[in-house]
Amino acid sequence: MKASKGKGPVRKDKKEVLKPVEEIKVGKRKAAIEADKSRRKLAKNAKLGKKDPNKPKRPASAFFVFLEEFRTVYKKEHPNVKAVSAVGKAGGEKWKSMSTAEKAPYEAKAAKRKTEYEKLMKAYNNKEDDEEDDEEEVAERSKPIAKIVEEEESAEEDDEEDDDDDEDED
DNA sequence: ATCTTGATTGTTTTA
DNA sequence: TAAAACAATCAAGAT
Repeated sequence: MKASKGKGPVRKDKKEVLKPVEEIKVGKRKAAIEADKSRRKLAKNAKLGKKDPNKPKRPASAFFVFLEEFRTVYKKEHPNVKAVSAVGKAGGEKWKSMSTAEKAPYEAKAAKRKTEYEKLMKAYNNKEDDEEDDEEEVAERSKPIAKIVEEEESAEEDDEEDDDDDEDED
């Protein structure tokens, strides 16, 4: 897969000879790569029937709101415990030992989040309705994801990938 | 390098 | 209405 291109005499003078303009170019390349990764991921998620990033997540229940605070406390008293399951167990145990009065503030906050969630969902649904009218998008969605990825990869070649590849990882 | 797992309760969503 | 999915968390194992 790795097309070894200019591996001739020139090898490492890129960094020293880098001019400001080329730096910008490199930056663009890296940015483009990241953007492509994002697109690929989105395509993959779409293929898996995954969720849109715009879709609001379900509101945290009172127990989860409580957990948010409980986790920090638990981590302080148990700095060495790294398992999420431990916090879950301890949290659940304590939650059941709490009276309704003690849970009240968490439930209040949970109720507030729920309201916000409903609001977000409304906006989300409305936006979806708007986009639904676009025939192009409908066609785009019905077309196989693999094809979309293919197209994006082609575009990638068009914009860059004309010099050597030395995208340092570590 | 990215993705899944695990453990809990409450709410949302689905069949 | 009952059952299933999923909300946060994050280290660690799996792929």
